[in-house]
Amino acid sequence: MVLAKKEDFPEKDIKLADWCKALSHPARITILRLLASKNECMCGELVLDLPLAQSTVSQHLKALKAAGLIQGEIEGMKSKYCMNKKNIDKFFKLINQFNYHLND
Amino acid sequence: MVLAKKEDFPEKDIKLADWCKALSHPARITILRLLASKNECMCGELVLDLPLAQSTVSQHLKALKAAGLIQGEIEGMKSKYCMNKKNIDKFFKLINQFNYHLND
DNA sequence: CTTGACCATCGCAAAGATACGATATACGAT
DNA sequence: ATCGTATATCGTATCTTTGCGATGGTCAAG
Repeated sequence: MVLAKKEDFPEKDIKLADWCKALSHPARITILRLLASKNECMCGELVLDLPLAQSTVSQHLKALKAAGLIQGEIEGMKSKYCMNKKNIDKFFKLINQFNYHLND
Repeated sequence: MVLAKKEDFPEKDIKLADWCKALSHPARITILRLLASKNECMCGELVLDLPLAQSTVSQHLKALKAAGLIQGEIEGMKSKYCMNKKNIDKFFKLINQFNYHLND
């Protein structure tokens, strides 16, 4: 079976790779920046600040949410998104631990 | 033109996204760990330590090299790979700067 | 109850990533 | 010169990502 190989690696490395993948597109990095600067944000605002169609932005939001880096709640007609600080912290902790490993 | 959209983002975010993409597969994370632990390493050793075919490992090495995270030199019949510490440092500096941004 | 605004999801197309075996290259040893 | 070892690259199959427009659902306002 092709592509089952990722699972043959340590859990921790898979998790780190997953988070890195979530950040592997400039749109998603920009989205995180925007969410940070506005604290929380509706999808429509993000669309205005990105050179992408609404459906595409929605997809990127879904990816970030699946990775656990952001949270979204539907509030009335609008959807509010915000950072998932707990997981973002975990990510940076993990990546700095990785850095430490590389230099030891 | 589909997929020209990445270029519509700030240079710095594109660079960060590229480096994250280089780390978005557990095999490549493992390769960096191995290179760090052995300081420098021939391709064959890496193949022994990874659950992947030789050609696949070679491809992952190529990706890491293209991203500038490792260096490789052909020494006689063998290829020696090592970390590109300068760029790895740049990466961690950039990502921690990003973290700082998110929390400010 | 219709309309408009907002958003997620579907369906599609193009491109990229991942994996492997087979092949080509380069060199040391015989 | 031939052989064996070490690697890179090619060709190919499959899966994933990225992007868009179109569609559908949900609520507020009229």
